[in-house]
Amino acid sequence: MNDLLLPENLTTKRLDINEKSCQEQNRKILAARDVMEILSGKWKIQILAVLMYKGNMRFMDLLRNVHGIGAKMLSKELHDLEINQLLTRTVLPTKPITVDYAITPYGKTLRPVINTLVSWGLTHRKTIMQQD
Amino acid sequence: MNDLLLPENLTTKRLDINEKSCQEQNRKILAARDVMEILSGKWKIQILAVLMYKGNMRFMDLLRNVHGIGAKMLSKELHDLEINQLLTRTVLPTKPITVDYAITPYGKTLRPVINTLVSWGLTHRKTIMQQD
DNA sequence: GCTATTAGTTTCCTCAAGGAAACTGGTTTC
DNA sequence: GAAACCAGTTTCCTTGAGGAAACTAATAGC
Repeated sequence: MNDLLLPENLTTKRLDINEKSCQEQNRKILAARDVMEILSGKWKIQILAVLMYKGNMRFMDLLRNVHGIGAKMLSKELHDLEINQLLTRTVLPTKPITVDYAITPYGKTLRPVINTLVSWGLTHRKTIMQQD
Repeated sequence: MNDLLLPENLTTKRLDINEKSCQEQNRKILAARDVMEILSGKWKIQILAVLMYKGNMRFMDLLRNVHGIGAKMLSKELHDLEINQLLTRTVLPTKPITVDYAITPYGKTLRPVINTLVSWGLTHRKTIMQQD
């Protein structure tokens, strides 16, 4: 019938020789996007780092320890992190009510991530300082 | 003269017993902030991951490989990354001009950071999928 | 001369991030 | 009953992140 069909189909597109490894790369790139969706922004990593390095804290403690953050932002970010099951919010029956924020076991799996981030950051500071 | 001055000064503030470790914690928290300033946002990590996992690329290649990004954003993000010395921009004297983007040796020190991020992201996907 | 490709830039737009300050509501202390 | 502390919420505002589409400029092939 139509013998022109075949050659044209074969020449238009170059086949991906290494499709399997390409899929794996794409999965990694997607994973990178996922993490940044959860951790991106000015405050989340800082809040996690404070809780991770200084231990559980109440709302007012966090407000004082996460330098520069305001009550509204803190409230919102804590909520986000709670939804992503990275920390828990526990209301304590104290005289003036207090709320304890703590990193969950799942949140603690972020420790290596934060640590790698932090150690790169510490080196980066030095690198930049030396140049200027 | 005024013997009321001393007692009041001594009782107002509690001293920080462990000031040295506290300073170190604060340095870490600052470092975390630094890194996020450089890598935060929707695209930077994705661009770095693409270049890291797929190798050098030209502008148009990146436009096709970083899914969803537009020319303006790509241009701006590449510029930012170049300023932070994480990648280089090389104009090649080809017929229609091409520009090669490559991760610098310094940018390559981000590899462990990206890898940790990615491996947490991959696990996170599984964790979330299982629940819903 | 028309179209295509590369590497952007420019313009105009929207929506979300983030911030300051005032306010709520309950409790304790003086 | 006034002041203070905790844990927020609400309101109003500004800035910046990000996006779509059109445009520039150079070159090559048809």
